[in-house]
Amino acid sequence: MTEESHLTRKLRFGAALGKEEACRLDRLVREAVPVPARTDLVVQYQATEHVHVVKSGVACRYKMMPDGRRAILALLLPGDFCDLHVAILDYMDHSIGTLVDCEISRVSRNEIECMLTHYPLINRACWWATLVDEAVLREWLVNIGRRRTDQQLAHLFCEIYVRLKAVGLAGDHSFRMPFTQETLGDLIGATQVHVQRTMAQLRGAGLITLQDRVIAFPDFDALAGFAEFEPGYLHLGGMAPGPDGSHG
Amino acid sequence: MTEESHLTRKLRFGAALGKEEACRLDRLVREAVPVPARTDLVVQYQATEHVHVVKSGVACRYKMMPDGRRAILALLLPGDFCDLHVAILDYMDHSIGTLVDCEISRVSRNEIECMLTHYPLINRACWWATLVDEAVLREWLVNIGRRRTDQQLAHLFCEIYVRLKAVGLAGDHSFRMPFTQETLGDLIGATQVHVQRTMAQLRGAGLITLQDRVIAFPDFDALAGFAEFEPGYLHLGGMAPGPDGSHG
DNA sequence: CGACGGGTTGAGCCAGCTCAATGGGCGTGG
DNA sequence: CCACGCCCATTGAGCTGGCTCAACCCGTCG
Repeated sequence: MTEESHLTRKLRFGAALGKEEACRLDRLVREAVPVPARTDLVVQYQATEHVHVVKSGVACRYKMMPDGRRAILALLLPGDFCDLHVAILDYMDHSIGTLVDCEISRVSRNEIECMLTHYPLINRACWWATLVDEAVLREWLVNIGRRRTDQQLAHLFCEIYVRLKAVGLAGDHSFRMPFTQETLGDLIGATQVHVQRTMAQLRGAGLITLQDRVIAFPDFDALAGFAEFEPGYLHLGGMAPGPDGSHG
Repeated sequence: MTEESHLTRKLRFGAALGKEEACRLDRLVREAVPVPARTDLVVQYQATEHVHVVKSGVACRYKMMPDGRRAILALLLPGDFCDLHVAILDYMDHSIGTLVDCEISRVSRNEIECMLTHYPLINRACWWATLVDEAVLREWLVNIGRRRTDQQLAHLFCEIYVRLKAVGLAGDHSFRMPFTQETLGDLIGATQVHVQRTMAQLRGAGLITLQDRVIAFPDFDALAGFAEFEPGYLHLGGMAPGPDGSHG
């Protein structure tokens, strides 16, 4: 028997899945088609027949600005649903595309519906995943809107690391980060030139190193502290500090 | 019989509610307690006993930054749930507070659970509402991260107008906007001083007028065009243009 | 070996910030 | 009725993070 799918590993954080549920989920992503980098899976305003799951690689939600800039609104890592619940909204309000070469599982909406009604725990886990997506969006809104570029990048790296770690795809203090500087810019809303300078600064400060597309950090806590990264919003278990904050 | 609640009016966009469902929802918000401005309803990382619904006034989701700045992550207008599905996430990853004097309905989690299991249409409508919240978050991410301050403010006003209109609380080309410039700053991530200058500029350009806390605009389309506002993301019906956008 | 897709570096500019002071409406107390 | 204080809006002056434009470099691949 092969190892558990990234999808199942992720959804385990959202509900106490049994052997049967895990099997059902693993089966969902057994088959996957290769999709080259920079390919759209779903185009804004189009209704979709299928539900997509990332099996390997990285995809993203994005919107194009009138002036041609691309705003990346979410990263879709292995084990992430791309468009699970759009049926409720009638149409997508954004597009989804691959950032690097991917393997994508396409599942018919029927099969999903069937699974969600027959397995309440899977249903719950899927809604959990949707709510976590929303929580991530809130933290991105903070990140993009309130932090300096160097912090934004550091925060992004912390998040990717923790998320990859949760599905077993990160190294000890490192992970593969196959994005171009331009993509990083689209992620945080900065220009490629400024990303370059800021990355150089982070490297100079000893917070990260970069070699062969692998990003590593000697001291995760230092990086997290610098980025004001608090993983509670990822809801991956055991990460919530005590109550805090208020109007003041 | 009194008029339909804002809650019901909003959720009608998410599912074809019948008379029975509407009654059930209206009953949910029959009772409400007054809550003064700048009061926390829910504090980050705390588990909550009750579900909150805004009956009148305006509340917000927010997070405090380490340096004391407040990042407002969502506006909660009359008819909006504040914390409907947190039970699935165990704890809140942000706080919720009133921006102005409000009336808030507090409903026990039990009653909500009961309603959601007995009325599938209400259940669907509630999930529709959370998915719309997520869509709004994505658009805010674009707004905060990619647009100039003048566009950000204009976009915010367009959104508030359309959302208030949907629940019957906006005027013809105007709505009550009881926020201070500092609150506007916390909404878009700008300083109060810069909000002031930008508002003056919008007024100077004839895009908006402001009198007695009422914001008005002679030409909504002009304002929307200036802000690049496209209401499709609000999923309030009949607002989606044809398919568009792709990787270049 | 030339083209191309990235990364690196330099120079000048501007939107939005900080600091700071002023003004006006309004409630409260004398 | 006035004086005071408070909250909020307004205005000015200088600073800077991040942008634009423009080279140049380097590894890879046909």
